[in-house]
Amino acid sequence: MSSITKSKSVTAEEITAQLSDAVHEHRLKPGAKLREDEVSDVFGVSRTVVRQALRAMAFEGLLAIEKNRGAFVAKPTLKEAHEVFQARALLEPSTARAAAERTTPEDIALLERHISEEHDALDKGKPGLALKLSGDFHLEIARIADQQTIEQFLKQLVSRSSLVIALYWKRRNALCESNAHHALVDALRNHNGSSAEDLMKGHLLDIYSQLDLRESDEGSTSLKEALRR
Amino acid sequence: MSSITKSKSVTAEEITAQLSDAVHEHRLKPGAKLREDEVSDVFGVSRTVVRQALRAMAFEGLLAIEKNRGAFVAKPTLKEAHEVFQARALLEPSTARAAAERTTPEDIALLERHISEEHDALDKGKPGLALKLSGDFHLEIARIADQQTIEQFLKQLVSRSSLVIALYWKRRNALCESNAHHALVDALRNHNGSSAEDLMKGHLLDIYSQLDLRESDEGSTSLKEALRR
DNA sequence: TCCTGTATTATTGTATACAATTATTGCCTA
DNA sequence: TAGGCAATAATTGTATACAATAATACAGGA
Repeated sequence: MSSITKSKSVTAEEITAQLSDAVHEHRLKPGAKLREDEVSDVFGVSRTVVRQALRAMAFEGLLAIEKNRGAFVAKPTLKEAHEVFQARALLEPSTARAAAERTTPEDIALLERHISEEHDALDKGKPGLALKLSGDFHLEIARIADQQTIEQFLKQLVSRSSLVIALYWKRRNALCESNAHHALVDALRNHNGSSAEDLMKGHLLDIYSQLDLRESDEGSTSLKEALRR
Repeated sequence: MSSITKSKSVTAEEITAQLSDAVHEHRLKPGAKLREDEVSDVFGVSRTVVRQALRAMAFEGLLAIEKNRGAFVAKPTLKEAHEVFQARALLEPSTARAAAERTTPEDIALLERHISEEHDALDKGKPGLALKLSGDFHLEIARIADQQTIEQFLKQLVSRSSLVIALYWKRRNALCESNAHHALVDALRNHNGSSAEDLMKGHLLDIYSQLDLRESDEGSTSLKEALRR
């Protein structure tokens, strides 16, 4: 929670945004607990508004709130991990196709700026930031498609993907996916919908295949935690 | 809010459920305001827990919370109405296909019970209840498919569909869709995935075509409300 | 030492008081 | 009478106090 800034009157939305960024960038890791008065101290507001923020994040699947125990950064199970990418496979390719018909030069500029920021982040040794930007890239495509409902779902799916990647990514220093994003931008620029759809499908499969989603003992659940439920 | 029962200690989830039912059954109509202390009086809890419930409903798209003004039953725009059914068209057919591979005799029994309850509700002149049951039928299929993530999204989409139907349904007394549901159950019983997929696709298109989604003055917004924004 | 039950502490859940904002009413004036 | 302004009321937003629950520490006995 280093780069969190406090100011005079912080809204619940700002807290949600800053904490969400921290989760996306893996500064807050799956399983981490967020105590209410700790967060309220950091942001200088009462627990009331902190609870709003935490509940909002729970709705997005970023946190799991356990009654009388508190809010924890979510730890998606293997099943949830599969489900997230199955849902993305249903939503994103056709959304990319729709986006291709509507992409403007300004959109292209924005997407390319996005990609270069992503590269910068990787160069500067900030893989968490790069991952967050990579997720935003996907959301940007839903925005271009002018599909707010799908964009909203996708926001949740991208959030959960970030947690899935934190838990199940095979090798830490993969140079991954920038090529796929470049190719997608090309397809969008040329208003080539079916190409965009195919590229997106392949891109998602590519990410999916880089995850280690074999059966295991469900991550690092401690004995104590296992016995609790 | 007639059939709402109060008991000694009501949780936010119960309030959410009861209010959601009221919205689904169109006892609470789009645009209706839910004042916090009114709801807290009805359920016998403090505003704190009521606000939890209202915010949860806002996340599902059932309510729109306007800052310093309160919570109102949502009024989906035409664009949102289109988006809801586009999203359903992406998610539900393939989910029905997946469900067909996993449907058990118990599932069939449950679904048939569902359909008969739906008929009962129609016979007894409770079209709102019938509509709610009809939505639950679709959720049940996602449950059978064992896709919790998609089920969660679908829950939101079905909720919003209920609002869309309240606002844009063409003729009030359509005898509608029970045949489609019967056909779907048959396909599921026979584990016929592609049939289930096709039937679902057609069923959604059928509902969609019975909506009056042409451009208009956005429904029955009052003059006062129209001037406010 | 290890287990168990109990006392203590820490943390979340709920209610309530107060502040800030918006809606309403009534009055005054043109 | 209509419009605007001010005062009042109604409603939501936030902070805080207290209650309920869970986690921890500790003591006693096998």
